[in-house]
Amino acid sequence: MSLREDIIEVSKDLLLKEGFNKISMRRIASRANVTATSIYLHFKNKDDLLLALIEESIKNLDRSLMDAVDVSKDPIHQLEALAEAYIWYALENPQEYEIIYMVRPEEMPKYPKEKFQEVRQTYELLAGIIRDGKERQLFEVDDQLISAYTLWAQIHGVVTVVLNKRLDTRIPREIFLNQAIDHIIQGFVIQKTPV
Amino acid sequence: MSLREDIIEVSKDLLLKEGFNKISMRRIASRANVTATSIYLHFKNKDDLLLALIEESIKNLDRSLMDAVDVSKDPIHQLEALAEAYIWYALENPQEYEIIYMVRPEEMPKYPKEKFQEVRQTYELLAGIIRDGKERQLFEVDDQLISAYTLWAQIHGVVTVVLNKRLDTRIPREIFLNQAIDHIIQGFVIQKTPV
DNA sequence: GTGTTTGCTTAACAGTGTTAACCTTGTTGT
DNA sequence: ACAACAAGGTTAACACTGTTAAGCAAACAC
Repeated sequence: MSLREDIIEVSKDLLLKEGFNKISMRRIASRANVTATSIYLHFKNKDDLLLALIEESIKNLDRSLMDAVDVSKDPIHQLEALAEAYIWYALENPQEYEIIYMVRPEEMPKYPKEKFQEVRQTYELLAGIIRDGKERQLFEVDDQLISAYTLWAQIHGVVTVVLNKRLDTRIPREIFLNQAIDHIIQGFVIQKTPV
Repeated sequence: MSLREDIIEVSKDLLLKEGFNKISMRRIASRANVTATSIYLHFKNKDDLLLALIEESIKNLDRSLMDAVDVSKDPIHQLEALAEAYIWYALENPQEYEIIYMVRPEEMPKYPKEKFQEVRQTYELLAGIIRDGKERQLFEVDDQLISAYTLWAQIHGVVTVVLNKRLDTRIPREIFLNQAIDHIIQGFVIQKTPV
C-alpha cells in the first residue's frame, strides 16, 4: 500500500475514533510511522488532505443513497427512501458526514470541480426522480435541478440541527425527523384531496 | 467600558473584518491593549468567549426576525416574511451567522440552557404563527413546536448551502432561495385547489 | 499598618501547520 | 561505469496556537 493511501486510511481512522479536532499532521504521521513533513510529499497541505477525506465520505454517502433507491416504486416513495437513507447515513456516521461540511467556505472555490462530478451524479438521480414525478403529475415543481438542490438543502438542515444538538430537548429525535421528512416531501407533492 | 465588554467588542470586530480563523486570544488581547492571559480573567476559555459572541449574534438575529413579522397579515405571509428575514440576515452577516453554528457539538451540552431562553421566544413566536394558521385551516400540521423547528431547520439548511458555496454554479442564488422558501412553506400549507 | 483581594503581567508548556535544507536511495543518460 | 538527477524520506526551525502557574503592583479592609 502506498503511503498516500496509508495516510488517508490513518486519517479516517483517527477522525472516526478521536474526532475532528484530534486530526493533526503530526498525529497522523506518527500513526503512519513517518514524520509530519512526509505528508506534504503527498498532499499540498492539510486542507488538501481533508478534501481527500471528504471525497471518500461523499463516495460512501452516494453509495448509500444509490442503494436506497428502488426504481420500481413510485417517485414519492423513492424520495422518502432517499431522504431516510441520507439521514440514516449522517446519524450513523456523524464524523464522516460532518467533515463534508467542515472545510471553510473560503477554501471551497479552490476545490477542483471535476471532483464533484460524482456528487452531481446523485443530483441527477434525484432530479430524475423529481422529473418522473412531475411527468406523472405527482409533483408540482418548476426546475427539477433546482428542486433537487432545494430538497437536499432542507434535509441537510434537518440533519445538521440534530447532529449539532440544537434540537429542543422536549422534542424526540425520531418524531422530529419523521415529521421533517413528511414536510419536506409534502412541499413537492400535489395534494389530491383538499381537507 | 469594562474590559469584558471591550473584549467582546474587539472580538466581534475581528470576526467581522478578518474572519473566524483569525480570532486568536493573542490577537484579540493585543487589540484590547492587554495580554492574552487577561482574557481568562473574564472568560473561562476561548469557547466561553465564542459563546458570548454567539449570544450577541442570536440576539441580533432574533431582533431582525421579530421586526419582520407583521401580525396584521395572514400566517402564510408572516411565515414568508420570517423566512426572508432569516435568509437576509444570514447572507448579510455571514460571519455572525456562521459563528452561531461554529461551536462543535461536543461543546454544546455544556452551554447553559437559560441562555437559550431568548431563542425559544422566537420559536414560540414561530409556533404561534403556525398555530394561528392551523386554527384558520391554512396549515396542516401536527405539533406546532415540532413544526417550528422543522421549518427553521429547513431554512437553516438552505442558508448553509448558499453560505458554504455548495450550490451548483448553474443555479442562480436568488432563484434558488425563492424556490426554496416556496417549497418549505408549501410543505405546511393546505392546497385548496388540486391542479 | 498588615492582610487580602483585584487586575493585570511575564514566562512557560505543549501543541499546531508549514517551510527549508539535507540525506539516502534508486534510476536514467551518455 | 560514472555523473546527474529524481523520489521519498528526514531533522531543525519558524511563527503561531490555547492555556496555566507564578508574580507583581495598586486598592481596599479592618
